[in-house]
Amino acid sequence: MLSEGAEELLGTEKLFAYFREQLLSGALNAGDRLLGERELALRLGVSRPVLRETLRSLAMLGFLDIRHGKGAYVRHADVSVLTDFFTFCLAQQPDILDDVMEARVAIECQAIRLACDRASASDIERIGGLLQTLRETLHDPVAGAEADFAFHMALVEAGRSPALIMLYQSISELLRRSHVQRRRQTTVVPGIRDSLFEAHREVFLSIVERDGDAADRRLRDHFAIGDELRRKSYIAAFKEDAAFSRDKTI
Amino acid sequence: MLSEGAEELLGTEKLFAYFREQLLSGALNAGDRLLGERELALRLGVSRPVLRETLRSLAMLGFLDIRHGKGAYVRHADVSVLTDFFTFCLAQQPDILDDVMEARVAIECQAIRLACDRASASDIERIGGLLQTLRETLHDPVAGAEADFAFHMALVEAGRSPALIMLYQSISELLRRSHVQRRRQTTVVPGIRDSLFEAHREVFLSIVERDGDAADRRLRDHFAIGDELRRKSYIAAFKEDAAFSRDKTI
DNA sequence: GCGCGACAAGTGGTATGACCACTGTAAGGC
DNA sequence: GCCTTACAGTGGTCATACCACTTGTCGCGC
Repeated sequence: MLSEGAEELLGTEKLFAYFREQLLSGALNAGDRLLGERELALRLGVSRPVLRETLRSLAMLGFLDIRHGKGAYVRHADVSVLTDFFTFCLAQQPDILDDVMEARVAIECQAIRLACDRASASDIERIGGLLQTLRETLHDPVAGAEADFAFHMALVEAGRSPALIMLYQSISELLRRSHVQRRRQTTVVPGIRDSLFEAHREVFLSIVERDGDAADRRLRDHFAIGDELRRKSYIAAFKEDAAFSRDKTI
Repeated sequence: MLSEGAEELLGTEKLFAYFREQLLSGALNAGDRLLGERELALRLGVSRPVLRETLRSLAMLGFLDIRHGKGAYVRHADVSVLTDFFTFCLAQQPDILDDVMEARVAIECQAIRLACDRASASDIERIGGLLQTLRETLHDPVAGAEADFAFHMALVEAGRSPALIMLYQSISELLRRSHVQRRRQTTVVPGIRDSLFEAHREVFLSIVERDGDAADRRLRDHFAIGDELRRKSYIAAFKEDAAFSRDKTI
């Protein structure tokens, strides 16, 4: 039940700045319930529509949870809005995917270094289990991609850096998609499956040995090989498409 | 002059989903001008306040540029909203700064590897110039911190990865603050200044030699030393505070 | 007395119409 | 011909009324 004082405010911009200040200063904390829209608008000296525009915007950014019939509650912003944001950005700039991959390498290689210092026994056990799952699903594009993704996610989480985890999650949707897509292309190539598992296994062993430099290097090599494969797949796909696309314009 | 069809829509949620779809599908492109609020509300079958709530939210996310008296224009979302977002997140979780530092290491080390491949002659020249500036401002906490920040920013930009640049910018505000704060503590320590410059110089040389591994290693060492100094500064600051804080409770 | 259902109060959600403020342009006066 | 002014279009704000959902309570029936 908060938000009062600070009269003499006009306009949605200033209203937004007001809430920004309230949040930054700690006057509003997660879990607090705001006054009703009518009374809040009255106290802040604005009309209800203007207040609502601000509240909706804050809700869209994830800082408010507005529930019909109950009220508006302050909450910690989670990463989902970042996921949405990146999805939008991707749509506006489709060639961003290679870039995101580079960011992914950055995050994961740093996280794995941290993981070599910080990973608990249960972290390592968990990663080992996911490695096993990965081995068992090598034949299945969808399940294999999921296992691959889960393995790498577990690596990052073992680094125990909330910031890195947050960044990784924010691009996770894009990664997930590309994982599936990539796996569809690579599973058919003979010999790839074994080397793919072997690469993950080596990365895992580096963590077990708590050798950050080696883990970084092996992970980086793994990605480099993946990029190379992907590049070849693109070329192959393009050659196939060239034959197919004679009748259907794209 | 876009946005028509798609009748039978109700509610701000669906309205938002509608615009989301329009943006993702490419029906709305950067630079397009939306219809007036009145007509647009009419065509979409919603009231003007509801439409406005959605438009304001989109504007807050950076996907619309609404100008009084002119209209609403679609635009590419830039990174500024991410900066704001992280600022809010930081306020809700103040102890995140060390984490952000770890993310910073991740981004920069990856970027410098890319920079060793991709940096143009002018990139290197620019970084060299900033290195010179850094040398000349070692004595000044504020200008020195600015130069330090500019140097590292230039490194990341030389990597020519939009995604990494974006992530780096999104945490740049936090970095900038901590740069100033850190420099205030380290400039007074004798001997630090020379080694600080020397570390930056070595990193720069690695780029000139286009040796990604070396650049990564040296940059990582630089950060590790910085962390160590920061840690010592904390301890020293804490000891001072202990004397001060006898009368004022914190 | 206990339980279930209907009503009522409070809340967010939506709609309407009006008016204000800003912008660009076209018509009018000099 | 140029400057000034008026107007039309646009976003910005406001007040009011009503709808929909949630919750708690009161009262009826068992």
